[in-house]
Amino acid sequence: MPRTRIKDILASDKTDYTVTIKGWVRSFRNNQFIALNDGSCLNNLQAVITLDTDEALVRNINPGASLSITGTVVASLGKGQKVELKTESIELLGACDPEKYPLQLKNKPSLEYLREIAHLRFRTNTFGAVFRVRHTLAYAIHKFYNDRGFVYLHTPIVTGSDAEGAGEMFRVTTLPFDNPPRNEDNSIDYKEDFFGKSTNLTVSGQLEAELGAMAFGEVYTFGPTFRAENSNTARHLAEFWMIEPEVAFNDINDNMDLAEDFIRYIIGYAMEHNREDLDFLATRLADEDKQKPMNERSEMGLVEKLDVVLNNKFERITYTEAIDILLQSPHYKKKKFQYDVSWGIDLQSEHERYLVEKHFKKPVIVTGYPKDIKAFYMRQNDDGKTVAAMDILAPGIGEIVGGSQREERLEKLLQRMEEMHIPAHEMEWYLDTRRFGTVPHAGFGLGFERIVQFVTGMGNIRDVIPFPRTPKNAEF
RNA sequence: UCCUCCUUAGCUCAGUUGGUUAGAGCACCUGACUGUUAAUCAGGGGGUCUCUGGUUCAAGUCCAGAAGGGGGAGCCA
Repeated sequence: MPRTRIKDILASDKTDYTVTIKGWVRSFRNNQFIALNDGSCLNNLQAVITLDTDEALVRNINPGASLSITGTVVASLGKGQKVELKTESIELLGACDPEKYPLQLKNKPSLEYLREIAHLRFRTNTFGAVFRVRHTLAYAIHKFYNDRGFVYLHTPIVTGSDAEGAGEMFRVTTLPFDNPPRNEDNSIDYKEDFFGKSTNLTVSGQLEAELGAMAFGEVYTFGPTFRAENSNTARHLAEFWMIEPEVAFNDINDNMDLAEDFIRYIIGYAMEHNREDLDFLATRLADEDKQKPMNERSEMGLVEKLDVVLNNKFERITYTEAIDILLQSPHYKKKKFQYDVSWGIDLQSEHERYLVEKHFKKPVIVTGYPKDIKAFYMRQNDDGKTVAAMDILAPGIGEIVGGSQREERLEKLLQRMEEMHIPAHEMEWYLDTRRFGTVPHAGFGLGFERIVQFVTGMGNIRDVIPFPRTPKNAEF
């Protein structure tokens, strides 16, 4: 008999039909009631076993054991669930030693501990919900761009370009590290390496995506990205996933509209398709909040926060306005900022948090940053001081999107590369887009795990990726 | 990488000015229990106090170093 997913059984009021369910035992109460979960949804289906069930089998019905149960779906005799399964036959698929199994329903393992047992943490309510939401967001991303005619472009993971300037890179090589071939000046001879040159893992697909945009009009990338920064924070990973749309003929305002529509769409999609999981995560977060002192508690619940994002335009301000707001703030006047504020500084975390969490209380898009604190490819504004950059700052997360209108004018781009010591001769393939039919264009990068954090309310980015890679940690 | 806090039973934690045999709740084991909902009740077992070195008559407790983790910062998405 084919397997029926528990989600489908629970979603329907239908009764008096026979099904086979397969899953893992969450709890076994009163030698009679099995709570079975198959991962299709948050909730378990209660299977009621009969008195004549084989004793040896009953002894093996422990949390974590896998079972195949065939029976009749009936209206529940007990309270707490609409339907339950009246068991006709049970097959033990895989036993689970209760003495060694770390997940017992009554235990409350910490998120940090669960991270160490990544092979089992999917079986918890919290991580089940997080990773179902993560999947939905990933699907919604593809759907959003597909529906708008974007081409999904696979940019390389191994890259020979080391001028992207987005951070420290992981080296990719097959050379023996203890005795690599050397040039006469003792430098390493990469001509002997696998690719015949020095190669790294990508830190961004943007430059390659720009090439695609110059032919398809609109493209996006969605793939793994690697940064070898020694960052030990709740919002950095060494391996993370990034979405980078790039659109020909778009200016910075089109870019902001796209980013805002995009974020709103995928959040709305998750709200529509994972409401049960999000409600659970909201409750989890509210419970966690109760442990905190009053002044550290969040002002609104998770679902409420997502509703605010869905129903309100993001605040759009220029960098210059942001600096003014900070300078005028009571916070600044009371000298509560650790870092001083003046035009030209890079906004510090505390400044971004103030703008987003205290002043506007919703996502904020900041544009027009000083050119000296931004990347070489960003389009120079007419004032000669700023570039058409945009960062989207989200409450609790910080920077969730970084993007810009790109400098499409070859002369201006070359001049900026020279000022910033970017070797133009290594990037002719990129500069050619500005030589052969250049057009205004714009794009941005959205950190996938950061949006998953925002939607699920998880405080640590390591808890929204199945197998986190961070400095000193590459388990599994 | 910097600042700061932490590491004690399978899990979550307590452990006083250094002092005899290191505790609790849950989990686990044994038994009871056929309408439970984190099931409940009775009984039982379980420890390299993260590691290395030091001070001391005596170290879970004090000192130094290492590893791992939390919170904050920098870098960024």
